[in-house]
Amino acid sequence: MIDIKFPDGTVRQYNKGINSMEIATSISEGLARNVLSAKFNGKVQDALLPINESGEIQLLTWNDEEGKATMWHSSAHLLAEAIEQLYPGTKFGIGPNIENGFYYDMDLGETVITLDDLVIIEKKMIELIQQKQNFIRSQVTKTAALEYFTKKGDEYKVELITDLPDGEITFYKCGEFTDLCRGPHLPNTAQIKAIKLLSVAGAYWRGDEKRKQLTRIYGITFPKKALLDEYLAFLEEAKKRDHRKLGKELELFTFSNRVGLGLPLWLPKGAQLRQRLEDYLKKVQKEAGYLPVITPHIGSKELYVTSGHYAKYGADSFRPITTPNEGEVFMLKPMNCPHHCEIYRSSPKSYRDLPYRLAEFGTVYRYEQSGELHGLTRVRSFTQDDAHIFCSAEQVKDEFKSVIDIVLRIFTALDFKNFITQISVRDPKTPEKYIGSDENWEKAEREIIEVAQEKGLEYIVVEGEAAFYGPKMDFMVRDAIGRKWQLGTIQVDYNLPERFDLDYVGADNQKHRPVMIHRAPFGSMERFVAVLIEHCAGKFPLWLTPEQVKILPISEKYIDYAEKVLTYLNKYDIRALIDHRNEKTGRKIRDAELERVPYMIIVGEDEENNNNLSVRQQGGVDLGQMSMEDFASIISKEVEKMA
RNA sequence: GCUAUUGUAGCUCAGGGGUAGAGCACUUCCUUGGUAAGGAAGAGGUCAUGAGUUCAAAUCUCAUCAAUAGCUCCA
Repeated sequence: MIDIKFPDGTVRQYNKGINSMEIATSISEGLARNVLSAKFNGKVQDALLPINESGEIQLLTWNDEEGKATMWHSSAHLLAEAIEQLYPGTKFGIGPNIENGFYYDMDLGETVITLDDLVIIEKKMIELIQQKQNFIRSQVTKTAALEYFTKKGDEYKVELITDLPDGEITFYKCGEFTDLCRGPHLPNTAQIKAIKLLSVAGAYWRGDEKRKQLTRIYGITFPKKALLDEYLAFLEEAKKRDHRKLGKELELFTFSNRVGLGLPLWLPKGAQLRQRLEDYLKKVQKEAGYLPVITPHIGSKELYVTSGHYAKYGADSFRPITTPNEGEVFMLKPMNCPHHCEIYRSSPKSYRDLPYRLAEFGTVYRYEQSGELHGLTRVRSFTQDDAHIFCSAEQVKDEFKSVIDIVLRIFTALDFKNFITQISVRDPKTPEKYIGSDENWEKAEREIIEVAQEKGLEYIVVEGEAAFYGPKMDFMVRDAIGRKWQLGTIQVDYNLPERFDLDYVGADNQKHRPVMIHRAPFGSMERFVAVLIEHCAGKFPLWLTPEQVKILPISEKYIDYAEKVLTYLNKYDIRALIDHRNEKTGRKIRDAELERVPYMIIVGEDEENNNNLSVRQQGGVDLGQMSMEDFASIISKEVEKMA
């Protein structure tokens, strides 16, 4: 007998060799139906794997992330099985579960899969589900595994196996399809009740753009049909929040091919919104001791050779600009830091001048690959809310912390709750990608991690994501569809001060090298606004929204009174407009709702006689009649609240 | 940049080898209204661009450009 301990602390005895599914059955049939896999002594495994020793068990269902992962991983196998039947001879790459579903990469030769084909593949998968196939686990030697896939002609699997360490290799067989796989898997395909293949795309084998591009099919499955419907409805809702769609509808920004790819044009309403964000940050920065500076949009090529940007990105930049007579070479500014270094150098600095904080809303230009451009989140011309803090080594941590405070203050003000703090460090395997000494890098990486701990931030550390001149702390936020975007960034840099030979005179009357902190709380105004739009679905906070109030006269007879109300509100800096159109009130309300105007004021005979207003809040809340004074004070208070 | 899909009116989309369609938006007129679409009339498009096939191309073919999804990249 073995002792099995459950998460609630109870212990039950079972015969040696029992599996998790049987354990579940011993508790209840209902539980057994829902078990997808199990965690035994901390390791996720098949529900049908025999258990031969005492230990702790957790039965995994759809409500556990690992349970979902098991279903999706098995679904990937099911997809491959369907593909193998429909397209014999297909070679398979990898087919993992992902955050929302799964994909499988495969080489279909000349065959092209279209969206129509996905429906056919789905049908085949449903057919296979109905056959109630078991996932059968087996262990083979590496030699036997290589032999199997060599014979099958699947060079991708052969490559994967070759890279595995010597020893036993696990196979899973589902129907006629056998795959190399660590598992775990579902006991049976019948546990999958709903399937949706979402998209088909190309993906480089092993993520290497020099290697062959395989066909990738994305899909998702559920243990209940209703859950699939729910998910599809969620995707539909997310589409409505897409900043590209809302940006057009709310007239915030546009693009024109006559101007160029990835070069955003801010429309009046979008520009207003952006300027309010900028003004807010300017105020915060003024309080925090930043000094505003302004630098040109181009800079001598030599400047970027000095900074190292030219060696790193020169080939991928917009082509340099050359003056007609002298033949001098300039680059479009891809970064503000070299310019700010030159500002630092413009006069001798003493330790008394530090920290020296230079801030600029600096527009930069980067040649992003055409396939990367995406609305406002990835563009070729964007404005960083950039600043560079030059400080002594002793000041780094305090400065870094106060920058974190600014980032968090902004995120709080805009209600960004679900952000991820990511610390990006070097990839030790590719030292050639970075400039500067190991010693400087280690110091900078250590300091960032210490600061994060001292500030009590929850963070993840990702190797290989550092900038070429230093490690960084990024604040990532998800868009409507769940894609992650980097917004705020803070970077510690010991390298550029050396390259630009920056110094200051210390209290000891000796020259010292300052440390630089690059930071941008919004990151880029373009990307930040994009994510903000998706976060609030176009319903901006009152202090930011371009149009706060729409005045709706019941009929043309009350336009004069509406004008009087407008004049009053303007005195309080309330942004209001009158809907002069010859339309019924219901229509004016509908259009104001679609424009996401936070407050609608309705004025007609009653209001004119009482010298007051009827107020409707966005979304249909009727606040009733009130005086102009009261209304102005409600608005002013709500606006002040955020500061 | 790569793979796939898409490109028809300002917007959302239907159609499809033989005279270009709808709804919304727009203009004018009627209507003067009470919390999410009042009524009528009108105007608006070389069907992304270029070539090819054809008696005839918006429709079929190819190329180019652009958008979308994903991959790769992201100072």
